[in-house]
Amino acid sequence: MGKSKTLLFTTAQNDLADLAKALAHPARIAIIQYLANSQSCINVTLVTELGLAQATISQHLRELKELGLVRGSIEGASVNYCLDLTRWREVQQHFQSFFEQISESNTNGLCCN
Amino acid sequence: MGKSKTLLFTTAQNDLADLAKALAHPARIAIIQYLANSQSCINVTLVTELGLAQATISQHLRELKELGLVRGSIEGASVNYCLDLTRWREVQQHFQSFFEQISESNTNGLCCN
DNA sequence: ATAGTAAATCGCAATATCACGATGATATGA
DNA sequence: TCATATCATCGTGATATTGCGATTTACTAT
Repeated sequence: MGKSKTLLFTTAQNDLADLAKALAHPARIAIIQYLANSQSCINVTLVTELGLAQATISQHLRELKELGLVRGSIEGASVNYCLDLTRWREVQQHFQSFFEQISESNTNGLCCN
Repeated sequence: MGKSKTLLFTTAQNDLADLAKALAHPARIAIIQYLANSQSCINVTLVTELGLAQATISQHLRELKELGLVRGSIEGASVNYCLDLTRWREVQQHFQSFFEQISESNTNGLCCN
């Protein structure tokens, strides 16, 4: 990407951007939704569910794990993945305060009609 | 990227991913916040505010405009940008229902301890 | 007209992302 | 032990993103 100039921005801005990046791919959205809906924490049934290669799913899971959104625990030969709900509440909070900042915007139709 | 396989996913999943992508860069977060906080709709004062080149800002603004998050109206030689608050309420709704889906998750600590 | 300012666009270089086959590590069951 | 199954990681090709200088377009003021 030609080096995103993270130094120009605040930590909060970079953090939110990183979280958004994690959600910036339909496969990751789908993985998260699948984990949210499945009773048991699911491993790579995701491969057959989503129609992507095992290596690809694994890579997406790693990104989600790196941000703490998903955890995995070894269960014999396989790995059980699940959402870290505590972390997700945090994340939701981040987004929420961002959105609030916008809705409290004083751009009251004063411009751009 | 090697062609993201959008066809495998639902429209809702792709849409949310696209919105997230728009927020997946600190410069765009900063632009949005600046627009939210400024009284008048601001043009590329953003260049001096953010410390990025004019071409770069213009490109980020275009991405935001393409998703309808930001509008610009020509004002003589310059352009006034502002947030489309109606659109933003929509966007917030998208994210909110995604987060609700997660918090209603039945992953009640049954796994991954 | 001419010069100056504001912004969009083009084209490039650097880097990041996505998808996947292949390989390797580990664990299970015969 | 040996075959099989589940994952993670590496390496690679294809594509996308960032950032910017240079150019172009449009308007303003002199």
